[in-house]
Amino acid sequence: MSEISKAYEPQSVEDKWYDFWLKQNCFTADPKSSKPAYSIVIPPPNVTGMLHMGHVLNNTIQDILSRKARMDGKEVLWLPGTDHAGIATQVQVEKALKKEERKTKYDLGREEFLKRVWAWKEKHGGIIINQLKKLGASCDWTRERFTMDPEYSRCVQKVFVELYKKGLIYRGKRMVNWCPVSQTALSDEEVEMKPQKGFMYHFKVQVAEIVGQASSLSQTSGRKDGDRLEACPTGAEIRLTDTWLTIATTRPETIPGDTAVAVNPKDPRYAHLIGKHIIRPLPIQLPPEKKLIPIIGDEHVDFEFGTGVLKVTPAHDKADFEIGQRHKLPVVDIMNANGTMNDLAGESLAGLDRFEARSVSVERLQELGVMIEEKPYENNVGFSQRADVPIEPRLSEQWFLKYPSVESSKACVEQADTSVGRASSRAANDQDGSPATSPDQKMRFHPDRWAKVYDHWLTNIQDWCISRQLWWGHQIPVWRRGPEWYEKQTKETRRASYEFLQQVSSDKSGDMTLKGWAANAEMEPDDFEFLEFQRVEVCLAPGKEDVARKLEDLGFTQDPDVLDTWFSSWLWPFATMGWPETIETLKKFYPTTDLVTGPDIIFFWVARMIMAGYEFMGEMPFKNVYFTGIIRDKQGRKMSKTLGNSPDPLELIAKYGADALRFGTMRSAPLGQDVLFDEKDVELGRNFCNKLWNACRFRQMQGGEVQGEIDPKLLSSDDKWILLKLDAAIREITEALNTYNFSTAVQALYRFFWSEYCDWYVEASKAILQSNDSARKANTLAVIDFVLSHTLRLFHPFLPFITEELWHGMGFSKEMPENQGGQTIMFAPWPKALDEDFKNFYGLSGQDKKFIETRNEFIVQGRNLRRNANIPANKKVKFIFRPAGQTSATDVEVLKLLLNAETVEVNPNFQPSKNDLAVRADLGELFLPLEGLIDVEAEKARLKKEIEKADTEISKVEQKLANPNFTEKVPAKVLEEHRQRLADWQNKLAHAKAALAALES
RNA sequence: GCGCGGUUAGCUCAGUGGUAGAGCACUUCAUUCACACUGAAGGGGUCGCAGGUUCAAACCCUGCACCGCGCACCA
Repeated sequence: MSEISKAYEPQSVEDKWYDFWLKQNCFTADPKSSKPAYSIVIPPPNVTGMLHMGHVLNNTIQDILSRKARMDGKEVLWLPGTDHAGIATQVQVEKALKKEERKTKYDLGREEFLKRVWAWKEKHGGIIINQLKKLGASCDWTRERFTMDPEYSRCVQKVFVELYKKGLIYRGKRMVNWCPVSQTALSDEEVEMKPQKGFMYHFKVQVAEIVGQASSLSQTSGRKDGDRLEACPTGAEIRLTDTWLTIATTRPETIPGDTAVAVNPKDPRYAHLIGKHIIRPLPIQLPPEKKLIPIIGDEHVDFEFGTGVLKVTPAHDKADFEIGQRHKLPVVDIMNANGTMNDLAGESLAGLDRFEARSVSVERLQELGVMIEEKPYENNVGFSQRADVPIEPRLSEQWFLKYPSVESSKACVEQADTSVGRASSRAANDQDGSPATSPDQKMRFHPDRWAKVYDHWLTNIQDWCISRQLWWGHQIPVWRRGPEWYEKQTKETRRASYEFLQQVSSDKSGDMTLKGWAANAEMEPDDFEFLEFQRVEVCLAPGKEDVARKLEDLGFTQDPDVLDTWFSSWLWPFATMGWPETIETLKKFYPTTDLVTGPDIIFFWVARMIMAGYEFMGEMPFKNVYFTGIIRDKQGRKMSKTLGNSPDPLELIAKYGADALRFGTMRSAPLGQDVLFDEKDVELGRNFCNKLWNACRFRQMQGGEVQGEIDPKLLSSDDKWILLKLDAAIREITEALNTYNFSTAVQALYRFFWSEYCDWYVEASKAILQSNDSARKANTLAVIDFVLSHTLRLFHPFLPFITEELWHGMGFSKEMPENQGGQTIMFAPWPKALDEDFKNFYGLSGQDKKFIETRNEFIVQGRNLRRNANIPANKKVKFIFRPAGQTSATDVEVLKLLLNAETVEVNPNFQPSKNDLAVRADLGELFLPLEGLIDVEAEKARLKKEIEKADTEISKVEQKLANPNFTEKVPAKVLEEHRQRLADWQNKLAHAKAALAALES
């Protein structure tokens, strides 16, 4: 660092060191290492995503943890990678395709479209990885994984096969959350409830009776979905009554799909109508006998709500579907997959979007004269999280997973109310701050309140809809054949098919699982020969491509659906480590130590990973989960593209440097709270780096090599004070990191370095550095070197680039063994707090601390004198010091420097004249002779204020001490503190009064 | 409806029973001094409200208000 620039220029430093670290393989984890393991798996960003502030927060924390662990002597694996992000990526490519070629995915076909997605991934997939590198992320890039890597895909498939075999994965016709824009089913977690303003429509329907063969009406269960509803059997007659029912609904467009009207059987108003019918008003064109639907009784109906009469639309409402199941109602689906109405909705609605259909339905009801009122109404509607449109409950065939290992997953997380309190940290039973591990150790969430949220979710989970009607993703490894196949076969081909399937079913490896159904009943494999199945499916493990081909020859086709992206992400902690094919990495690094993620994916990802961990590894996937806050703008709004309030981290890095961005982000990210991001914080980070830079530059300008030995005999009080402050800072920062209190750690660093070291210590040390005493000078430099070399290490996890640059530039690297800081600060040992031996050897005691604190207070008062006398900061003045006791020449020199005095004359017998300003403290008295040009009134005012303050404090303390209840009950220590405080204030009062009297005399 | 979090200086937040704090912002002063990406000094708060426990409450308890979030949800 011979020619060190005046200001720190991160741009010239960051890439250099990142390349250096990569070339030296500093980030590469060695599973054969004898060091204790520390591991984190990255929450994989979307492969084609761009770095945003959430990533910055999240990955900075992981980098801090990783770098700290390396300095603690751990073998660190921070495993990076990306997620294929099914819907998001597919939508991106579809959009580009439309824009550039005006084509849809159907124009290309599945195979060609997937080629395009892969090409897109190749082109954009590296972007976010490079952005993470810019940030300084010390990931082991040799192990970068992607959720659609061949090995990873095999892992997903293997897991599917296992769960299928156990019967936990099954296909079923269910009501699912359908996104009409993405045209796929979604899991419950992907649905977001939003309040929506709309109307509650009240319309009336006429009750009808059937004369004749009414009993045959209940035989509707045999209908197939979509059959035209014909409630009135031929030959029977409909007789309209005088009774009308009023129905309340928010979705009149679904009337054509209504197959019953339900009332509560206990509702005295309507119970007697159960069994009668009504005539559905829509579709208008249909004759009344085709719109006759029954009035049923169901406990689900709340008679307080609406009119107490519920229209039942089994095809378009989850609750209605269940009612339909109970009463064997037909299910009439009146919509297409894209959310438009189909022919069953009637001529006037068919082809319309569901929301257009709503207003048209309202018009029709008005025309019919049955609309009674339209009340503005707000209700919660489920929205597709991705497409931001209301989801449509839809009956469809999907794959579901019954969650495995739920009980162990519930039991393994330390619950908030049973933990020992906030101090319980990973350091609780481990002195050096490493995570405690024992077989029965529980997983901890930080902050622990998330454990309750997790537990609640796990208690109420429903089966997970894992199939998606997309192309980009892991295709479901099941080959299926329907009953239609048989009709076209000869006896011989059936025989061949049977024989092959028998081979498959007798497979003992578990790689092939066969299931067959006939007449809607699952069959035992032995029965296959005798029955014609309606459906057969075969689930295949990886490596069975030959079987798949053969099955395809036999009329089977692979299920076209792909798996929910989270069905691959939930395996991330072990699939990335090579499971099940290689175990070396797993053995060393699984379970991982920490997981750092946002609470918004606690259900999507964290909970599911825990279940997968237990199910497939028999063990928790991580020991600690740190939940970051959500990054918001400074007004507290979520960051979003549309608001334009989401800064580009890369721009911030270019402007301020990566260290500055990291520092600023961490400083404002308290444990478990949302982070209000303000560019000012990054600016502060930049300023801080510059301060650090210049503090080192100052040391360099003093010349000389790194000073190793500190001579205890030559230490000044300031030296001892800063060593004690360093000790406190090491303790505070280490503890803060052990408890994941990153912002506390950053603030402690800031305070220690800027206020304590730069503002006080360096300024005071100039008294010696500017003297001619070369021995003491060298000793001071030794203290500075000691403090700086510790400081750089304390800073390294937060500010990796500048600390590396300075570590080498200052020559500290030369003082360390090659693999412990010699090569890079990354592996320099984390500073240890000063122990008793050290403190005894160097004579560090509380007395030194107290002395400097008092001295500094004295200096502040002295500066205050100048200020009150309106003496400009650049004007040097004479002070006279009347010491209360012994004083050294150095102390006086420091006073002179810090007061910016021309001289400080030491005169034990000084007699002030009446206009001299003075401050008095334990150290002695300081006089500022004024020689006329002063603002006596300002000083008087200040003293009066001080007297007032002292009086208030004194009376407060006196009052307490006068209370026998207080003096008798309070601990001795507190009592002593109060007495001391009283004495201090009385002392101050006396000083101030004397000064005032002097001015007034 | 149930649950969680929050309410402290103009702003953002620390502060788990014993003297109310930090950073930013603000006011004033200082540029050949390692650093103006700087230094020095200063002003600014009945700790959301009401009760209770205690010698002592920002802190513990109860209730309330407001803000935010999650879960559930009736058409």
